[in-house]
Amino acid sequence: MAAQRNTRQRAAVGELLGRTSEFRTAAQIHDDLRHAGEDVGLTTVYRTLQLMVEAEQLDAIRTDDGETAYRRCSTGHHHHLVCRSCGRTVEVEGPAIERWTDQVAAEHGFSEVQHHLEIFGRCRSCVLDDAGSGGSAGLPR
Amino acid sequence: MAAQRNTRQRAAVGELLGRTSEFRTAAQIHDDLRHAGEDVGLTTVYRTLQLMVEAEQLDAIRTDDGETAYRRCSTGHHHHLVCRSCGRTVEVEGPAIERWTDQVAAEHGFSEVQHHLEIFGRCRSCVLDDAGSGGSAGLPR
DNA sequence: TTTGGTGCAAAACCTTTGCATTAGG
DNA sequence: CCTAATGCAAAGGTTTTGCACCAAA
Repeated sequence: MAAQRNTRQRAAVGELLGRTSEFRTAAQIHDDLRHAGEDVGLTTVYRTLQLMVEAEQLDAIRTDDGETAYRRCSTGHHHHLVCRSCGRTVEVEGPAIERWTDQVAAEHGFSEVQHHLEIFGRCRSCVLDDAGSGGSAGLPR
Repeated sequence: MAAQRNTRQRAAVGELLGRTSEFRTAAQIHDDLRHAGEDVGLTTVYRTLQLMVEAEQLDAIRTDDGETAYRRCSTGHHHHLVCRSCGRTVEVEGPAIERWTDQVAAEHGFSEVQHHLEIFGRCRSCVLDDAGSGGSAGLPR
């Protein structure tokens, strides 16, 4: 079976994402690496991110402006509560949800059940900030 | 101030989305209209959808494969239970989930809450069919 | 008549793919 | 060596934009 190789590029991407728990887009990661003196092709960034998502080392979400953002995923199953203004993310757990989805699926004869839940809203500070402007921070762009 | 005009195209898009509570992509809407004998340019579909989102008549979400899906603002919110083998979809409602997400969000100071939940599994018939093969129908692409 | 709306074609975007080249093991 | 991994350039898919024409009011 095919062995996976340790390359400078993969190490760089992995290390960068290991250092933060923020969502970053492929383009941002590519820039960050360049600024850090690590030259990694954008294509390689994309391919590395894909592998890491498949290996369940990263979570991926779609931002409102159509980019995919990646973040290292913390251990244990959880869901994301995301501020649609500033992108701030809170991880929430929901045993109730796990039970409910499994039960509903079983009722309909489904097995090998997985689910995906994201909650969007506006966090308190963004609501306050907007008291005097049509603010527009947005997820990482 | 600029007045807005009533056009055949906008009426068609509005009526189509008024009739269903499903999420539809711009391309799907464009197709639906064409099949219904209404000829509306894809560009116009996009522009109309944008206007309706701004007017808060539609909700927009990003699907995992990068398309934007639109749905008339939530009456009768429900979720999807999708078979990952054959793509069969069952709509399920979950007042419990609605309450839970709102509550969790509120606990963290989030408001204007929306959520997106999908449940994946394998339906009974696919499990049975696979008794003798490594089947692989895949989700509808 | 006035000017918002439409539709085509082209551009802009992000992401993926083909292929020759590099480099890890 | 062998072949996975890289990086460029080109292709892919969705959404947006420029512009001439059309039609609602």
